[in-house]
Amino acid sequence: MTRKNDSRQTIDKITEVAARLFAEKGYEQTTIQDIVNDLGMSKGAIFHHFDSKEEIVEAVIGRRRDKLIAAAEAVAGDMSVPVYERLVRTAMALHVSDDDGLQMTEHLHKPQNALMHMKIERMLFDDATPVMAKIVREGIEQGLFDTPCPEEVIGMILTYSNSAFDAEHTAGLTADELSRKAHNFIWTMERLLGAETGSLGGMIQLFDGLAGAASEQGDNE
Amino acid sequence: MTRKNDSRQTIDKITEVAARLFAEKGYEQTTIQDIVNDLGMSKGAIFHHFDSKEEIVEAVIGRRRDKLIAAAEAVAGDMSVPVYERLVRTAMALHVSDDDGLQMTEHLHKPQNALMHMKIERMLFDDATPVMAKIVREGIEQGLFDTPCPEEVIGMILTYSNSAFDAEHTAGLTADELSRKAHNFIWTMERLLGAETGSLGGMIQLFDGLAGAASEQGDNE
DNA sequence: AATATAACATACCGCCGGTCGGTTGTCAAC
DNA sequence: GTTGACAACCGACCGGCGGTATGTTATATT
Repeated sequence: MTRKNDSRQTIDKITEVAARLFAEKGYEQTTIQDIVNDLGMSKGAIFHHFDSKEEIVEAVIGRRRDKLIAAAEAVAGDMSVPVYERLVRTAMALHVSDDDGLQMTEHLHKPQNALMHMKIERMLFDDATPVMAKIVREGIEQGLFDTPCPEEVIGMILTYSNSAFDAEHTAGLTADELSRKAHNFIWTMERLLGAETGSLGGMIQLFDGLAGAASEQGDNE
Repeated sequence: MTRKNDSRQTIDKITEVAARLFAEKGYEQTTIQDIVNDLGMSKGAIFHHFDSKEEIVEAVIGRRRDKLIAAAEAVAGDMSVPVYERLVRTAMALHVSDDDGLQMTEHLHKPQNALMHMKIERMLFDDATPVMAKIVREGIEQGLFDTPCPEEVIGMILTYSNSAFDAEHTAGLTADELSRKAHNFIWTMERLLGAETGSLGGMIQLFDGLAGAASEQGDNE
């Protein structure tokens, strides 16, 4: 194989541009031609490296998964941080890791991005659950948590937070309602984990960030 | 306006055919031409009654929502049935109500149907939560349940069961693993609701049906 | 220097969602 | 009962999409 490095770099470049455009306009709304224009390359070049448009989005999501999981594992593995805080920080690392990841998260729940949303949700569910379940097991050993099924508990927490706190569901809520919902969610988490009431209070900061991002998004449009 | 009844009937007919085809092949894979062929009508006729393909899927899902919610409300409102069993039956009514609804549910989690999946999930979350939360409130009054936030609890249960027990996640599991997962889920539900351990044991039949449907689906392909 | 082949370019294809002008059938007015 | 208006319906057509076929160019191998 000749010029293997060129191939790698090109694939990376295509993936980067596609990731940005998908994040900006959504998957369906982004055409191959859009990528071509932005890339300064030909359509043939793209389809030389990828067999289909869906394969491109697969690469984009795979790359995002790797980043998110790596960030989450880094946080989750830092044993110097207490379990409570570590769980919160790991969850935060999963939801917003980098700059353009944030933008993608903003647009993710729009109906146009259903496919990306589904793929990322599944990826989070499958890959992030073990990372967080491990922390829960630690918590159980330390007597902080008590549950016979950490995976299911974490799965519930991840899927619910992903559905209930997306842009469309939080849009119509007042700050008070959102805050109440967040507190209820945390209370529910504590019961799920078998933790003491109030022990996960630090998690509220997760939703402060969310509310801030939501209002900023509103300002832009 | 002339022939208003004709319009209604035609719209119904288009919606029915579209629902069947979407269920069989998925939304993206079904072309307007497919609907035309199956319908024995012209493309122009369809776009006379609907402005876009997405408006058709909206009608299909709206109709499905009405059926599901009506069925769920009928079950939920039958006060002669004890709360435990009523909760279980209502949940069942939401997941498989009618014949072609079952087929739709089977294909719903395939990547091609992301949009329909997302719309139905949101519809379930928004419209079914109040129906089930009402039963939970009854249970609280009767001293069977104990939670300060029935909506959040039900929301968690609905979203998790929708994600965790879909075709793709249950496909790779053995019957034992699936059973273990189902029992863990029920245990988790009991804790969420503040119910006694074992009180929701009847819910296990929900997953028997699911496992049966999954294996039947496997036989067909 | 010749060859093979990866990397890229360009013209093109089939098909899709959606449009447009026209025809038909029905109801209301007179 | 003729006429006008308008909803219902038809089917040829369109722009643009994802994807392909057929190159051309550049580089590593021999």
